Amino acid sequence: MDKNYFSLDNDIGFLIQRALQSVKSNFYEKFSKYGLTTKQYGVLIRLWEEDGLPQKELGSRLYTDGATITGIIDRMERESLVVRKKDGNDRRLTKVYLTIKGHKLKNELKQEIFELNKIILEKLTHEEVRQLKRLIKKLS
Amino acid sequence: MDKNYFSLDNDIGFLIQRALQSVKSNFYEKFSKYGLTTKQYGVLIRLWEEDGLPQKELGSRLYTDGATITGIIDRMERESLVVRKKDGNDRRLTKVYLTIKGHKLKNELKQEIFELNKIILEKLTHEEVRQLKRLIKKLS
DNA sequence: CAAAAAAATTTTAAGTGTAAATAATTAATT
DNA sequence: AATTAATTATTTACACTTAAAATTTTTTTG
Repeated sequence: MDKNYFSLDNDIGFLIQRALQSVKSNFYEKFSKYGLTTKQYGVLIRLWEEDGLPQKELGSRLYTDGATITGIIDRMERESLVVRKKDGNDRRLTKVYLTIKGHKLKNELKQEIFELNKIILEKLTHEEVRQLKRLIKKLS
Repeated sequence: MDKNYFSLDNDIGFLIQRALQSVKSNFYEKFSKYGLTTKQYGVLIRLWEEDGLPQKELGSRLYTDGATITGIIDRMERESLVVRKKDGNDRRLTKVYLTIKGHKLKNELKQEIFELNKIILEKLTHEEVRQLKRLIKKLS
């Protein structure tokens, strides 16, 4: 019964890392033609929910560090997906707004997302998906 | 029944990403004092299992791209954890060997790993851990 | 009110990830 | 045997991640 603490193939971190790699790779197969990264896609979703969020708040809602958000918004601004505007009342805040281009993507992407989810989750039953989501949330 | 395809908070990729972030953060709380990254820790485990693996093979066993391995071994060599040696028969191959320092870490880390696993998995029952591992493997 | 503390953003540095191009070596084929 | 093809490793370029330091703008507080 010599327990092997160094078994990578049954290590939860290692398994999660692999699963993420796989899910991301599915994403990029579908979304590379839009030039979007997974995180940029997250920014779009949050802004479709509520436009004009301050960067800090955007970061919180994506569980992403402020320094990371800076870079992501830089690149999305370069691609004309969003624009930055200083808040009038509190000039420490930089609010992020969708451009027309950023708005329009919402309808284009709807079908893609539907198909992506199908591809990723078809390996599991509905009940398994429900369980997996429940358990993985407990780790966070 | 207007299904919302853009719900990030129930998106499997988003959930996995968050869980990985959390697990990694647990890792770094324990392992930053050793100067090890998660991937470097993976390299060590693979070499403890079998020393002298070619870089390519090491990459395969860690599901990691050749270009990424090059950088990781560069940094581990700089830290004197491993050394590179060209294969005598096939000079395209670069084999990676543990140094004394790399060998010695094995015993030091045993207790840390045990505790890390406890911290990460204590949020779940044994049965839930088993289920989670089973389901997450199906996504890869 | 003026000085100190707090908050949001940016910058820098180091590690990791992928894709694409290059170099070196070995294998295969005509 | 000589050319072509395949394999391994490296490099480059770009995106993302974290931590720490620096900047700008409020807020707090003495």
